[in-house]
Amino acid sequence: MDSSLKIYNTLTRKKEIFEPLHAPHVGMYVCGPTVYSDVHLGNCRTFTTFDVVARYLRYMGYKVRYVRNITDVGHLVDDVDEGEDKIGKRAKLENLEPMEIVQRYTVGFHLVMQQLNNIAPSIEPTATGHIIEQINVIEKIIAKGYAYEVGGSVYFDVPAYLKKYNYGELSGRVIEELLSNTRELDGQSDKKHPADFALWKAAGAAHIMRWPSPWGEGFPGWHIECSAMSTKYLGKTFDIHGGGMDLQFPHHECEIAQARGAHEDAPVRYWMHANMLTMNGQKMSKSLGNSILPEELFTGSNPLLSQAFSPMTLRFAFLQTHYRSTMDLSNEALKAAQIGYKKLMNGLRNVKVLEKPTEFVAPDEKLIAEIHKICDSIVAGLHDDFNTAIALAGLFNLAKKVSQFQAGQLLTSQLTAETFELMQATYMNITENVLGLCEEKPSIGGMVTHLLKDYAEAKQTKNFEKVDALRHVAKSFGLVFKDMKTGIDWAYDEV
RNA sequence: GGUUACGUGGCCGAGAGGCUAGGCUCAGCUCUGCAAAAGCUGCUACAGCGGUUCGAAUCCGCUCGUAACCUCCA
Repeated sequence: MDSSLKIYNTLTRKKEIFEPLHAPHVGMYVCGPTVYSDVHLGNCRTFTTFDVVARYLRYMGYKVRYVRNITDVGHLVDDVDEGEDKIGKRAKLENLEPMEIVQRYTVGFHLVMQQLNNIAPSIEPTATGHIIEQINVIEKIIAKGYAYEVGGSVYFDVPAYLKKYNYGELSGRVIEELLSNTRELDGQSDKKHPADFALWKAAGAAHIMRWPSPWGEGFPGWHIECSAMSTKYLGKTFDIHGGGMDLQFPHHECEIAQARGAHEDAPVRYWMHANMLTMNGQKMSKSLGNSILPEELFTGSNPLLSQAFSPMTLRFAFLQTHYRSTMDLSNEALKAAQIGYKKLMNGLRNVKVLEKPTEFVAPDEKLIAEIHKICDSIVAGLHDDFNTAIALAGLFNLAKKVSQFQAGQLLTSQLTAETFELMQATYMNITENVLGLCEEKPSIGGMVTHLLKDYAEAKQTKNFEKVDALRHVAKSFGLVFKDMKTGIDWAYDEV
């Protein structure tokens, strides 16, 4: 197993060589969505990022347990003290049972993940399914003296924690600075200290989602579910924890505090944060109301878009930007991505049908070296903190070679068997298995062969009227014909 | 206000002290019944101003601009 994979660790602000705690096993936890409304594209970007991380680790030979939670309770709506959670609020608005909301948006979320070709996590635990585990963690934290109960709510005691640990180690915040900037909450809070955060909240009379606990009826705080579930499925310390950049503080900082408060050990070895997706230069988020839903993008039913863009086009667009950079979404960028994606798929089709020569008669050292260099650059890119942009650049370079082979501008017999296989395997494996980019097949399916045959015949007999008609038909299915010296084939229309 | 990032060619977007990223667009060429596809060629940049260095887009400082976090968010 190649151990030179480097991961940028938010904790140390450096790229570090990845060494799993219990190789060949890797434990990875990613903060999943809150299912009180549709996933938006920003969520999709983050989950796609970690999908590629999981895929690449598996490609490297690791056995990955990928845990991504579903938050179906607990995120407070406005002020901490309003004591109402998001799921509950939305339920009342729509006159639905909370779990009905949860169900609807969970199903919707899964559909989008499938459309984007994200592999389902190994375990997808829900917060409501782990109330007991959460209560257990809270009890441990109280027993260690890092939490206190007030009127049926339990708060994490940040000042007590600070005596032994560094609250702020992940986000780089210092507590003094935090305090001077914490907004006053109208003195309504039960908290002893403004930086303290809720582990358990007492439920008011009107609160729908509620569970019995040692402190009375209530519901878990925002951060505790991830601590409880990651510990349960991955252990007290595990390898990778991922999430959006916006979760770094306070969510992930709190997770560290909760874990250390409960069992002292640092919970995570490598913290990874995916950067934000912006729309018109602004973060796309539910609360700002400037988010485009995946479905709107796939159907083109959003005023900010001139047309529909397929799930794979979106995935390609995501991967063209490194995950730690912000990405500004625009109609133009998507259009460019669509063409690029189809070009990559045409290359994929070409490389799959490329026949391995029976003899390699005229090895061209320069060409062979070039192909090896490209393949190396792809792996090097992915090894360098999952740089999918570099990997894609390499794949395009490879695609160029492949079309030259296909069009007879270069001959595969100029290679060696090893190079030929490397080229083919690299293109296919990286594109499909690691980057998760697959063909979006045309709706005519098996008819393509017939169409192609007719076209070839018409060309042969110089029946140009028929040729043009067939071209027209193909175009209507998003395909074009290619006339090469070596033969006739079809390709995805890159429009 | 505090903190942290970022500012790359017509557009998107990698890289990060010397070595062509890549995609899209545009112009031209080869090929072609015409096209398309493919290939080739051209346009070739690092916000501004200083500094460090033999050498800076890359390091340092300042200025301007943008964003994120500090409050629910992926």
